Amino acid sequence: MNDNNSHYNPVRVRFAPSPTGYLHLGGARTALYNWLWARKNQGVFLLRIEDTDLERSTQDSVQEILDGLTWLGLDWDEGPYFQSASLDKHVEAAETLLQKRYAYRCFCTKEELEAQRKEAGAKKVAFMYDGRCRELPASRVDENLAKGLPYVIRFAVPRDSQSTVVFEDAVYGRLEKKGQDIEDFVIVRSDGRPLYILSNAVDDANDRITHVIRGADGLANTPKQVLIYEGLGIVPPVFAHMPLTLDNKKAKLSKRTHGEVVTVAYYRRHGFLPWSLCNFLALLGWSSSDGREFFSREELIEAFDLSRINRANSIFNYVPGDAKNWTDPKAIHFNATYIRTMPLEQLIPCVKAELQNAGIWDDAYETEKREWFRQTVDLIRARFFTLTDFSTRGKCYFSDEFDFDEQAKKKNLSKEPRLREFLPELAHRLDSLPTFSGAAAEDALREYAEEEGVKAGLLINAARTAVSGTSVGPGLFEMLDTMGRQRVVARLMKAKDLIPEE
RNA sequence: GUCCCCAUCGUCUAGCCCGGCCUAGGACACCGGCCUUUCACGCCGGCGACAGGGGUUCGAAUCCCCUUGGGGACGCCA
Repeated sequence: MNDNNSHYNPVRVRFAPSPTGYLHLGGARTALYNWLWARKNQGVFLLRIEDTDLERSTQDSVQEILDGLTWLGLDWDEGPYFQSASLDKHVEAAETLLQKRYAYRCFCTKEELEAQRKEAGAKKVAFMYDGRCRELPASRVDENLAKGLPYVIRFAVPRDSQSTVVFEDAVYGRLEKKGQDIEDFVIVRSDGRPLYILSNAVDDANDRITHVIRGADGLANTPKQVLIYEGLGIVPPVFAHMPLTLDNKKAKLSKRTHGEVVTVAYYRRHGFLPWSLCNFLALLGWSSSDGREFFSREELIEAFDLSRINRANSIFNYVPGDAKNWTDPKAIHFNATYIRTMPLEQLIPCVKAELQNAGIWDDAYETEKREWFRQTVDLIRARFFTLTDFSTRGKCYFSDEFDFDEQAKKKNLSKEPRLREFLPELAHRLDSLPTFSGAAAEDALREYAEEEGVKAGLLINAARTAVSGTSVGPGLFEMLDTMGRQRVVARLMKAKDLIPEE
Protein backbone atom coordinates (compact mmCIF):
# COMPACT_ATOMS: atom_id res chain seq x y z
CA MET A 1 0.00 0.00 0.00
CA ASN A 2 2.52 2.54 1.14
CA ASP A 3 5.84 0.95 0.66
CA ASN A 4 7.61 4.15 1.49
CA ASN A 5 6.19 4.08 4.94
CA SER A 6 6.19 0.40 5.58
CA HIS A 7 9.00 0.74 8.07
CA TYR A 8 6.75 2.91 10.21
CA ASN A 9 5.03 -0.11 11.48
CA PRO A 10 2.55 0.25 12.92
CA VAL A 11 1.61 3.77 11.94
CA ARG A 12 0.70 5.79 15.00
CA VAL A 13 -0.88 9.21 14.71
CA ARG A 14 -2.53 11.50 17.18
CA PHE A 15 -4.98 14.34 17.44
CA ALA A 16 -3.81 16.63 20.21
CA PRO A 17 -6.22 19.47 20.83
CA SER A 18 -5.99 21.84 23.73
CA PRO A 19 -9.29 21.90 25.60
CA THR A 20 -9.65 25.65 25.62
CA GLY A 21 -12.75 25.98 23.53
CA TYR A 22 -15.01 24.18 21.15
CA LEU A 23 -14.10 21.61 18.58
CA HIS A 24 -13.98 23.71 15.45
CA LEU A 25 -13.85 22.89 11.78
CA GLY A 26 -10.08 23.23 11.57
CA GLY A 27 -9.61 20.84 14.45
CA ALA A 28 -12.10 18.42 12.98
CA ARG A 29 -10.23 18.44 9.71
CA THR A 30 -6.94 17.78 11.46
CA ALA A 31 -8.53 14.92 13.37
CA LEU A 32 -10.03 13.57 10.15
CA TYR A 33 -6.74 13.56 8.25
CA ASN A 34 -5.04 11.79 11.14
CA TRP A 35 -7.84 9.29 11.41
CA LEU A 36 -7.76 8.62 7.67
CA TRP A 37 -4.03 8.05 7.73
CA ALA A 38 -4.31 5.66 10.66
CA ARG A 39 -7.13 3.69 9.08
CA LYS A 40 -5.45 3.56 5.71
CA ASN A 41 -2.35 2.03 7.27
CA GLN A 42 -4.15 -0.16 9.77
CA GLY A 43 -2.45 2.01 12.31
CA VAL A 44 -3.39 3.56 15.60
CA PHE A 45 -5.20 6.85 16.05
CA LEU A 46 -4.81 8.25 19.51
CA LEU A 47 -6.26 11.20 21.29
CA ARG A 48 -4.18 13.36 23.54
CA ILE A 49 -5.67 16.31 25.35
CA GLU A 50 -3.05 18.99 25.78
CA ASP A 51 -4.36 20.46 28.97
CA THR A 52 -1.22 22.07 30.31
CA ASP A 53 -2.63 25.56 30.00
CA LEU A 54 -4.22 25.48 33.43
CA GLU A 55 -5.93 28.84 33.14
CA ARG A 56 -7.78 28.11 29.94
CA SER A 57 -8.41 24.38 29.91
CA THR A 58 -11.89 23.26 30.91
CA GLN A 59 -13.65 19.98 31.44
CA ASP A 60 -16.57 21.17 29.28
CA SER A 61 -14.22 21.68 26.43
CA VAL A 62 -12.81 18.17 26.80
CA GLN A 63 -16.32 16.78 26.67
CA GLU A 64 -17.19 18.85 23.65
CA ILE A 65 -14.15 17.54 21.79
CA LEU A 66 -14.99 13.94 22.67
CA ASP A 67 -18.62 14.39 21.69
CA GLY A 68 -17.69 16.08 18.44
CA LEU A 69 -15.26 13.37 17.38
CA THR A 70 -17.72 10.66 18.33
CA TRP A 71 -20.46 12.30 16.35
CA LEU A 72 -18.19 12.65 13.33
CA GLY A 73 -17.42 8.97 13.59
CA LEU A 74 -13.70 9.55 14.10
CA ASP A 75 -13.12 6.78 16.60
CA TRP A 76 -9.82 6.71 18.43
CA ASP A 77 -7.91 3.63 19.46
CA GLU A 78 -6.01 4.98 22.43
CA GLY A 79 -6.66 7.68 24.97
CA PRO A 80 -7.78 10.18 25.68
CA TYR A 81 -4.43 10.76 27.33
CA PHE A 82 -3.90 13.95 29.23
CA GLN A 83 -0.71 15.84 28.75
CA SER A 84 -0.76 17.04 32.33
CA ALA A 85 -0.35 13.45 33.46
CA SER A 86 3.14 13.19 32.02
CA LEU A 87 4.65 16.40 33.33
CA ASP A 88 7.40 14.47 35.10
CA LYS A 89 8.46 12.96 31.78
CA HIS A 90 8.79 16.42 30.29
CA VAL A 91 10.84 17.63 33.20
CA GLU A 92 12.98 14.54 32.97
CA ALA A 93 13.63 15.26 29.31
CA ALA A 94 14.65 18.79 30.18
CA GLU A 95 17.09 17.43 32.77
CA THR A 96 18.56 15.15 30.16
CA LEU A 97 19.04 18.03 27.76
CA LEU A 98 20.61 20.05 30.54
CA GLN A 99 23.03 17.26 31.37
CA LYS A 100 23.94 16.70 27.76
CA ARG A 101 24.49 20.47 27.48
CA TYR A 102 21.85 20.80 24.82
CA ALA A 103 20.16 23.17 27.20
CA TYR A 104 21.23 25.69 29.82
CA ARG A 105 19.87 27.70 32.70
CA CYS A 106 18.98 31.27 31.93
CA PHE A 107 18.69 33.71 34.81
CA CYS A 108 17.46 36.66 32.80
CA THR A 109 14.24 37.99 34.21
CA LYS A 110 11.02 38.48 32.35
CA GLU A 111 11.35 42.20 32.92
CA GLU A 112 14.81 42.36 31.39
CA LEU A 113 13.69 40.47 28.35
CA GLU A 114 10.58 42.54 28.00
CA ALA A 115 12.66 45.69 28.02
CA GLN A 116 14.94 44.27 25.33
CA ARG A 117 12.00 43.23 23.25
CA LYS A 118 10.48 46.65 23.53
CA GLU A 119 13.67 48.34 22.57
CA ALA A 120 14.06 46.11 19.55
CA GLY A 121 10.48 46.83 18.57
CA ALA A 122 11.11 50.57 18.79
CA LYS A 123 14.19 50.25 16.61
CA LYS A 124 12.22 48.05 14.21
CA VAL A 125 14.71 45.26 14.40
CA ALA A 126 13.93 41.63 15.10
CA PHE A 127 14.34 40.63 18.70
CA MET A 128 16.06 37.40 19.44
CA TYR A 129 17.38 36.37 22.80
CA ASP A 130 21.13 36.87 22.61
CA GLY A 131 22.04 33.78 24.61
CA ARG A 132 23.99 35.71 27.21
CA CYS A 133 23.41 33.08 29.90
CA ARG A 134 24.75 30.35 27.69
CA GLU A 135 28.36 31.11 28.51
CA LEU A 136 27.81 31.69 32.20
CA PRO A 137 30.71 30.03 34.03
CA ALA A 138 29.74 27.07 36.18
CA SER A 139 30.79 29.00 39.27
CA ARG A 140 28.31 31.78 38.49
CA VAL A 141 25.56 29.28 37.85
CA ASP A 142 26.22 27.61 41.20
CA GLU A 143 26.32 30.97 42.86
CA ASN A 144 22.97 31.97 41.38
CA LEU A 145 21.50 28.62 42.29
CA ALA A 146 22.74 28.98 45.84
CA LYS A 147 21.13 32.40 46.00
CA GLY A 148 17.92 30.80 44.88
CA LEU A 149 17.62 32.97 41.80
CA PRO A 150 14.82 31.86 39.50
CA TYR A 151 15.82 30.57 36.08
CA VAL A 152 14.28 29.13 32.93
CA ILE A 153 15.82 26.38 30.88
CA ARG A 154 16.63 27.28 27.31
CA PHE A 155 17.62 25.07 24.44
CA ALA A 156 21.12 25.80 23.16
CA VAL A 157 20.55 26.10 19.43
CA PRO A 158 23.66 25.37 17.36
CA ARG A 159 24.99 28.78 16.43
CA ASP A 160 27.80 28.18 13.97
CA SER A 161 27.18 29.65 10.57
CA GLN A 162 26.75 26.36 8.71
CA SER A 163 24.49 24.60 11.11
CA THR A 164 21.02 23.97 9.80
CA VAL A 165 18.05 21.98 10.89
CA VAL A 166 16.63 19.86 8.13
CA PHE A 167 13.47 17.84 8.04
CA GLU A 168 11.26 16.23 5.49
CA ASP A 169 7.63 17.25 5.40
CA ALA A 170 5.19 14.94 3.62
CA VAL A 171 3.34 17.95 2.25
CA TYR A 172 5.94 20.69 1.89
CA GLY A 173 8.93 18.57 1.03
CA ARG A 174 12.42 19.17 2.35
CA LEU A 175 12.56 22.13 4.69
CA GLU A 176 15.66 23.72 6.06
CA LYS A 177 16.26 26.37 8.64
CA LYS A 178 19.48 28.01 9.72
CA GLY A 179 20.42 27.62 13.35
CA GLN A 180 21.14 31.33 13.39
CA ASP A 181 17.50 32.05 12.70
CA ILE A 182 16.33 30.07 15.69
CA GLU A 183 16.25 31.63 19.11
CA ASP A 184 17.45 29.81 22.19
CA PHE A 185 13.88 28.99 23.08
CA VAL A 186 12.64 28.36 26.58
CA ILE A 187 11.66 24.79 27.34
CA VAL A 188 10.99 25.04 31.09
CA ARG A 189 9.48 27.98 32.95
CA SER A 190 11.02 29.50 36.04
CA ASP A 191 8.38 27.75 38.13
CA GLY A 192 9.57 24.41 36.78
CA ARG A 193 6.69 23.76 34.42
CA PRO A 194 7.71 22.64 30.94
CA LEU A 195 6.51 24.44 27.84
CA TYR A 196 4.41 23.12 25.01
CA ILE A 197 7.28 22.95 22.56
CA LEU A 198 9.00 20.45 24.85
CA SER A 199 5.97 18.60 26.19
CA ASN A 200 4.51 18.08 22.78
CA ALA A 201 7.69 16.58 21.35
CA VAL A 202 8.29 14.42 24.41
CA ASP A 203 4.73 13.13 24.36
CA ASP A 204 4.93 12.33 20.67
CA ALA A 205 8.10 10.40 21.34
CA ASN A 206 6.62 8.55 24.30
CA ASP A 207 3.46 7.77 22.39
CA ARG A 208 5.67 6.46 19.58
CA ILE A 209 3.99 8.73 17.07
CA THR A 210 5.20 8.00 13.56
CA HIS A 211 3.43 10.80 11.67
CA VAL A 212 2.65 14.22 13.03
CA ILE A 213 -0.20 15.53 10.91
CA ARG A 214 -1.10 19.02 12.04
CA GLY A 215 -1.92 22.53 10.90
CA ALA A 216 0.69 24.56 9.07
CA ASP A 217 0.82 26.93 12.01
CA GLY A 218 3.09 24.31 13.54
CA LEU A 219 5.49 24.54 10.63
CA ALA A 220 7.68 27.27 12.09
CA ASN A 221 7.91 25.36 15.38
CA THR A 222 9.04 22.18 13.76
CA PRO A 223 12.76 22.93 13.51
CA LYS A 224 12.79 23.56 17.25
CA GLN A 225 11.11 20.26 17.91
CA VAL A 226 13.48 18.46 15.59
CA LEU A 227 16.29 19.95 17.66
CA ILE A 228 14.68 18.56 20.80
CA TYR A 229 14.38 15.13 19.24
CA GLU A 230 17.98 15.20 18.18
CA GLY A 231 19.11 16.36 21.59
CA LEU A 232 17.22 13.50 23.14
CA GLY A 233 18.65 11.05 20.64
CA ILE A 234 15.26 10.19 19.19
CA VAL A 235 14.43 9.82 15.51
CA PRO A 236 11.83 12.49 14.70
CA PRO A 237 8.46 11.45 13.25
CA VAL A 238 7.41 12.23 9.72
CA PHE A 239 5.77 15.63 9.66
CA ALA A 240 2.84 16.47 7.44
CA HIS A 241 1.64 20.03 7.77
CA MET A 242 -1.74 20.79 6.39
CA PRO A 243 -2.52 24.25 5.03
CA LEU A 244 -4.71 26.43 7.17
CA THR A 245 -8.31 27.15 6.42
CA LEU A 246 -9.09 30.85 6.38
CA ASP A 247 -12.29 32.82 6.10
CA ASN A 248 -13.14 34.74 2.96
CA LYS A 249 -11.26 37.73 4.28
CA LYS A 250 -8.22 35.48 4.64
CA ALA A 251 -8.32 35.52 8.41
CA LYS A 252 -7.82 32.46 10.52
CA LEU A 253 -11.02 30.74 11.51
CA SER A 254 -11.96 31.21 15.12
CA LYS A 255 -15.06 30.99 17.19
CA ARG A 256 -14.31 34.37 18.60
CA THR A 257 -14.66 36.12 15.27
CA HIS A 258 -16.92 33.76 13.34
CA GLY A 259 -19.19 32.41 16.00
CA GLU A 260 -20.94 29.10 16.12
CA VAL A 261 -20.72 28.48 12.40
CA VAL A 262 -17.15 27.24 12.76
CA THR A 263 -17.95 24.75 15.50
CA VAL A 264 -18.72 21.13 14.81
CA ALA A 265 -21.63 21.23 17.24
CA TYR A 266 -23.34 23.79 15.04
CA TYR A 267 -23.51 21.40 12.13
CA ARG A 268 -24.84 18.71 14.36
CA ARG A 269 -27.61 20.99 15.55
CA HIS A 270 -28.41 22.20 12.07
CA GLY A 271 -29.08 18.80 10.60
CA PHE A 272 -25.82 17.81 9.02
CA LEU A 273 -25.00 14.18 8.49
CA PRO A 274 -21.65 13.64 10.16
CA TRP A 275 -20.16 11.95 7.17
CA SER A 276 -21.16 14.69 4.76
CA LEU A 277 -19.24 17.15 6.97
CA CYS A 278 -16.24 14.83 6.91
CA ASN A 279 -16.47 14.46 3.17
CA PHE A 280 -16.60 18.23 2.74
CA LEU A 281 -13.74 18.80 5.17
CA ALA A 282 -11.62 16.18 3.44
CA LEU A 283 -11.80 18.17 0.24
CA LEU A 284 -10.71 21.39 1.90
CA GLY A 285 -7.06 21.02 1.11
CA TRP A 286 -6.93 17.56 -0.33
CA SER A 287 -8.11 16.09 -3.62
CA SER A 288 -8.14 12.65 -5.07
CA SER A 289 -6.17 11.76 -8.13
CA ASP A 290 -9.25 10.83 -10.11
CA GLY A 291 -11.39 13.89 -9.42
CA ARG A 292 -14.01 12.11 -7.38
CA GLU A 293 -15.66 14.20 -4.71
CA PHE A 294 -18.11 11.87 -3.04
CA PHE A 295 -16.60 9.09 -0.99
CA SER A 296 -17.87 6.52 1.42
CA ARG A 297 -15.66 6.09 4.46
CA GLU A 298 -14.00 3.06 2.94
CA GLU A 299 -13.46 4.82 -0.35
CA LEU A 300 -11.96 7.86 1.31
CA ILE A 301 -9.64 5.78 3.46
CA GLU A 302 -8.52 4.00 0.33
CA ALA A 303 -8.06 7.17 -1.73
CA PHE A 304 -6.51 9.41 0.92
CA ASP A 305 -2.83 10.18 0.72
CA LEU A 306 -0.68 12.76 2.47
CA SER A 307 1.15 13.58 -0.72
CA ARG A 308 -1.99 14.96 -2.32
CA ILE A 309 -2.57 17.53 0.37
CA ASN A 310 -2.47 20.95 -1.22
CA ARG A 311 0.13 23.44 -0.03
CA ALA A 312 -1.94 26.57 -0.39
CA ASN A 313 -4.36 27.78 2.25
CA SER A 314 -8.00 27.16 1.55
CA ILE A 315 -10.95 29.36 2.28
CA PHE A 316 -14.04 28.40 4.15
CA ASN A 317 -16.54 30.25 2.02
CA TYR A 318 -18.89 31.48 4.65
CA VAL A 319 -20.73 34.75 4.09
CA PRO A 320 -22.50 36.07 7.18
CA GLY A 321 -26.11 37.04 6.73
CA ASP A 322 -26.94 34.84 3.76
CA ALA A 323 -30.04 32.92 4.79
CA LYS A 324 -29.85 30.39 1.98
CA ASN A 325 -26.14 29.78 2.19
CA TRP A 326 -25.84 29.83 5.94
CA THR A 327 -22.52 28.05 5.66
CA ASP A 328 -20.13 27.23 2.83
CA PRO A 329 -22.45 26.42 -0.11
CA LYS A 330 -20.41 23.42 -1.05
CA ALA A 331 -20.88 21.95 2.41
CA ILE A 332 -24.62 22.36 1.99
CA HIS A 333 -24.39 20.74 -1.41
CA PHE A 334 -22.67 17.73 0.09
CA ASN A 335 -25.23 17.36 2.81
CA ALA A 336 -28.16 17.76 0.44
CA THR A 337 -26.76 15.26 -2.01
CA TYR A 338 -26.22 12.72 0.74
CA ILE A 339 -29.74 13.19 2.04
CA ARG A 340 -31.18 12.80 -1.44
CA THR A 341 -29.15 9.85 -2.58
CA MET A 342 -28.09 7.79 0.41
CA PRO A 343 -29.79 4.44 1.02
CA LEU A 344 -33.15 5.07 2.62
CA GLU A 345 -32.40 2.58 5.37
CA GLN A 346 -29.53 4.77 6.52
CA LEU A 347 -31.49 7.98 6.31
CA ILE A 348 -34.53 6.76 8.22
CA PRO A 349 -32.84 6.62 11.64
CA CYS A 350 -31.53 10.14 11.17
CA VAL A 351 -34.97 11.43 10.32
CA LYS A 352 -36.38 9.58 13.29
CA ALA A 353 -33.96 11.33 15.62
CA GLU A 354 -34.85 14.65 14.09
CA LEU A 355 -38.60 14.12 14.44
CA GLN A 356 -38.17 12.89 17.99
CA ASN A 357 -36.22 15.98 18.75
CA ALA A 358 -38.99 18.13 17.34
CA GLY A 359 -41.62 16.19 19.25
CA ILE A 360 -43.46 14.97 16.16
CA TRP A 361 -42.29 11.39 16.07
CA ASP A 362 -44.86 8.59 16.13
CA ASP A 363 -43.82 5.08 17.14
CA ALA A 364 -46.24 3.74 14.56
CA TYR A 365 -43.70 4.89 11.93
CA GLU A 366 -41.81 1.78 12.88
CA THR A 367 -44.77 -0.56 12.98
CA GLU A 368 -48.01 -0.23 11.06
CA LYS A 369 -47.02 3.04 9.36
CA ARG A 370 -43.55 1.85 8.55
CA GLU A 371 -44.04 1.60 4.79
CA TRP A 372 -45.88 4.89 4.69
CA PHE A 373 -43.05 6.57 6.57
CA ARG A 374 -40.43 5.20 4.24
CA GLN A 375 -42.29 6.36 1.18
CA THR A 376 -42.97 9.77 2.61
CA VAL A 377 -39.37 10.36 3.58
CA ASP A 378 -38.33 9.20 0.15
CA LEU A 379 -40.81 11.56 -1.49
CA ILE A 380 -39.83 14.69 0.37
CA ARG A 381 -36.09 14.24 0.74
CA ALA A 382 -35.43 15.29 -2.85
CA ARG A 383 -36.01 18.93 -1.89
CA PHE A 384 -34.27 18.95 1.46
CA PHE A 385 -30.81 20.11 2.42
CA THR A 386 -30.55 19.23 6.06
CA LEU A 387 -32.10 16.85 8.53
CA THR A 388 -33.85 19.73 10.24
CA ASP A 389 -35.81 20.30 7.03
CA PHE A 390 -37.76 17.16 7.87
CA SER A 391 -39.17 18.72 11.00
CA THR A 392 -39.60 22.21 9.61
CA ARG A 393 -40.40 22.21 5.92
CA GLY A 394 -41.58 18.63 6.22
CA LYS A 395 -43.73 19.17 9.27
CA CYS A 396 -47.01 19.09 7.33
CA TYR A 397 -46.42 15.42 6.56
CA PHE A 398 -46.05 14.42 10.16
CA SER A 399 -48.23 16.85 12.07
CA ASP A 400 -51.32 19.00 11.66
CA GLU A 401 -49.65 21.85 13.46
CA PHE A 402 -47.76 23.25 10.49
CA ASP A 403 -47.40 26.93 9.63
CA PHE A 404 -48.64 28.73 6.57
CA ASP A 405 -46.20 30.69 4.50
CA GLU A 406 -47.52 34.20 3.89
CA GLN A 407 -46.14 34.40 0.37
CA ALA A 408 -47.79 31.11 -0.50
CA LYS A 409 -51.12 32.25 0.89
CA LYS A 410 -50.94 35.43 -1.12
CA LYS A 411 -49.95 33.65 -4.28
CA ASN A 412 -52.22 30.62 -4.21
CA LEU A 413 -55.17 31.37 -1.95
CA SER A 414 -55.84 35.08 -2.23
CA LYS A 415 -56.24 35.77 -5.92
CA GLU A 416 -59.48 33.93 -6.54
CA PRO A 417 -62.34 34.47 -4.04
CA ARG A 418 -64.33 31.63 -5.54
CA LEU A 419 -61.83 29.27 -3.95
CA ARG A 420 -63.99 29.69 -0.86
CA GLU A 421 -66.44 27.45 -2.66
CA PHE A 422 -64.05 25.46 -4.80
CA LEU A 423 -61.96 24.08 -1.97
CA PRO A 424 -64.83 22.69 0.13
CA GLU A 425 -66.42 21.21 -2.96
CA LEU A 426 -63.13 19.64 -3.94
CA ALA A 427 -62.86 18.24 -0.44
CA HIS A 428 -66.34 16.82 -0.77
CA ARG A 429 -65.55 15.16 -4.08
CA LEU A 430 -62.32 13.65 -2.77
CA ASP A 431 -64.18 12.44 0.26
CA SER A 432 -66.68 10.68 -1.98
CA LEU A 433 -64.11 8.86 -4.06
CA PRO A 434 -64.63 5.08 -3.94
CA THR A 435 -60.94 4.64 -3.37
CA PHE A 436 -58.56 7.44 -2.57
CA SER A 437 -55.31 7.67 -4.48
CA GLY A 438 -53.17 10.26 -6.18
CA ALA A 439 -54.45 9.25 -9.57
CA ALA A 440 -58.08 9.25 -8.48
CA ALA A 441 -57.63 12.64 -6.86
CA GLU A 442 -56.10 13.98 -10.04
CA ASP A 443 -59.01 12.80 -12.15
CA ALA A 444 -61.50 14.28 -9.73
CA LEU A 445 -59.70 17.60 -9.56
CA ARG A 446 -59.29 17.99 -13.29
CA GLU A 447 -62.88 17.06 -13.91
CA TYR A 448 -64.03 19.59 -11.38
CA ALA A 449 -61.85 22.30 -12.83
CA GLU A 450 -63.34 21.64 -16.22
CA GLU A 451 -66.86 21.87 -14.84
CA GLU A 452 -66.12 25.22 -13.28
CA GLY A 453 -64.29 26.40 -16.33
CA VAL A 454 -61.12 27.21 -14.41
CA LYS A 455 -57.58 26.12 -15.03
CA ALA A 456 -56.56 22.98 -13.22
CA GLY A 457 -53.47 24.89 -12.04
CA LEU A 458 -55.66 27.17 -9.97
CA LEU A 459 -57.03 24.29 -7.95
CA ILE A 460 -53.73 22.47 -7.91
CA ASN A 461 -51.80 25.38 -6.47
CA ALA A 462 -54.54 26.30 -4.05
CA ALA A 463 -54.78 22.73 -2.86
CA ARG A 464 -51.04 22.52 -2.43
CA THR A 465 -50.96 25.50 -0.15
CA ALA A 466 -54.10 24.35 1.65
CA VAL A 467 -52.63 20.98 2.57
CA SER A 468 -48.99 21.93 3.06
CA GLY A 469 -48.93 25.61 3.88
CA THR A 470 -46.37 26.31 1.17
CA SER A 471 -46.16 26.86 -2.55
CA VAL A 472 -43.41 24.37 -3.11
CA GLY A 473 -43.04 20.66 -2.77
CA PRO A 474 -43.55 17.40 -4.58
CA GLY A 475 -46.19 16.98 -7.26
CA LEU A 476 -49.56 17.73 -5.72
CA PHE A 477 -51.08 14.34 -6.36
CA GLU A 478 -48.14 12.54 -4.84
CA MET A 479 -48.57 14.80 -1.86
CA LEU A 480 -52.26 14.08 -1.56
CA ASP A 481 -51.57 10.40 -1.93
CA THR A 482 -49.09 10.34 0.90
CA MET A 483 -51.11 12.58 3.17
CA GLY A 484 -54.19 10.44 2.86
CA ARG A 485 -57.84 11.22 2.40
CA GLN A 486 -58.64 12.23 5.93
CA ARG A 487 -55.95 14.84 6.27
CA VAL A 488 -56.47 16.19 2.79
CA VAL A 489 -60.19 16.62 3.21
CA ALA A 490 -59.83 18.22 6.62
CA ARG A 491 -57.16 20.63 5.43
CA LEU A 492 -59.07 21.64 2.32
CA MET A 493 -62.10 22.43 4.43
CA LYS A 494 -60.10 24.36 6.95
CA ALA A 495 -58.30 26.38 4.28
CA LYS A 496 -61.58 28.02 3.32
CA ASP A 497 -61.13 30.43 6.19
CA LEU A 498 -57.79 31.56 4.86
CA ILE A 499 -59.29 32.82 1.64
CA PRO A 500 -60.29 36.46 1.76
CA GLU A 501 -63.86 37.25 0.80
CA GLU A 502 -64.48 39.47 -2.14
C1' G B 1 10.79 44.36 11.70
C1' U B 2 13.06 39.08 11.07
C1' C B 3 12.48 34.09 9.34
C1' C B 4 9.43 30.61 6.75
C1' C B 5 5.40 29.06 3.52
C1' C B 6 2.03 29.91 -0.48
C1' A B 7 -0.06 32.03 -5.36
C1' U B 8 -4.89 28.46 -11.52
C1' C B 9 -12.32 30.64 -12.41
C1' G B 10 -16.11 34.23 -6.78
C1' U B 11 -15.06 29.38 -3.75
C1' C B 12 -12.92 24.05 -3.52
C1' U B 13 -9.55 22.24 -6.95
C1' A B 14 -7.02 19.11 -11.50
C1' G B 15 -2.75 20.04 -14.32
C1' C B 16 3.14 21.75 -12.06
C1' C B 17 7.75 17.31 -9.51
C1' C B 18 8.88 14.28 -15.24
C1' G B 19 7.78 21.63 -20.15
C1' G B 20 4.41 20.22 -25.89
C1' C B 21 -1.82 15.95 -25.33
C1' C B 22 -4.10 22.97 -21.91
C1' U B 23 -7.82 27.26 -27.55
C1' A B 24 -6.38 25.19 -18.91
C1' G B 25 -10.42 20.09 -16.99
C1' G B 26 -14.00 19.12 -12.92
C1' A B 27 -17.15 20.55 -8.63
C1' C B 28 -19.98 24.40 -5.89
C1' A B 29 -22.28 29.03 -6.58
C1' C B 30 -24.46 32.17 -10.31
C1' C B 31 -27.23 32.97 -15.18
C1' G B 32 -30.14 30.86 -19.29
C1' G B 33 -32.98 26.64 -21.60
C1' C B 34 -35.57 21.88 -21.43
C1' C B 35 -38.89 19.12 -18.20
C1' U B 36 -43.31 20.82 -15.29
C1' U B 37 -49.53 22.23 -11.74
C1' U B 38 -45.32 24.72 -7.97
C1' C B 39 -40.48 24.24 -6.13
C1' A B 40 -36.61 21.18 -6.46
C1' C B 41 -34.05 17.05 -8.82
C1' G B 42 -32.28 15.76 -13.56
C1' C B 43 -30.44 17.06 -18.45
C1' C B 44 -28.34 20.80 -21.88
C1' G B 45 -25.86 25.47 -22.37
C1' G B 46 -23.43 30.04 -20.48
C1' C B 47 -20.31 33.16 -17.35
C1' G B 48 -15.57 32.59 -15.28
C1' A B 49 -8.68 31.72 -13.75
C1' C B 50 -2.74 30.42 -14.96
C1' A B 51 -1.08 37.74 -9.85
C1' G B 52 2.72 41.01 -12.67
C1' G B 53 7.50 41.36 -14.95
C1' G B 54 11.86 39.29 -16.63
C1' G B 55 14.59 35.08 -18.17
C1' U B 56 15.68 29.58 -19.96
C1' U B 57 13.56 26.96 -24.30
C1' C B 58 11.73 25.62 -30.92
C1' G B 59 7.84 25.61 -27.07
C1' A B 60 6.16 27.50 -20.04
C1' A B 61 0.29 27.25 -16.05
C1' U B 62 4.42 23.85 -15.66
C1' C B 63 11.72 25.33 -14.76
C1' C B 64 14.76 29.91 -12.72
C1' C B 65 14.91 35.10 -10.82
C1' C B 66 12.55 39.62 -9.22
C1' U B 67 8.18 42.31 -7.79
C1' U B 68 3.47 42.25 -5.72
C1' G B 69 -0.20 39.99 -2.84
C1' G B 70 -1.73 36.58 1.03
C1' G B 71 -0.68 33.48 5.21
C1' G B 72 2.17 31.58 9.29
C1' A B 73 5.92 31.80 13.16
C1' C B 74 8.71 34.97 16.04
C1' G B 75 5.87 34.41 24.45
C1' C B 76 8.34 31.94 31.04
C1' C B 77 0.34 30.40 25.45
C1' A B 78 -1.03 25.65 23.41
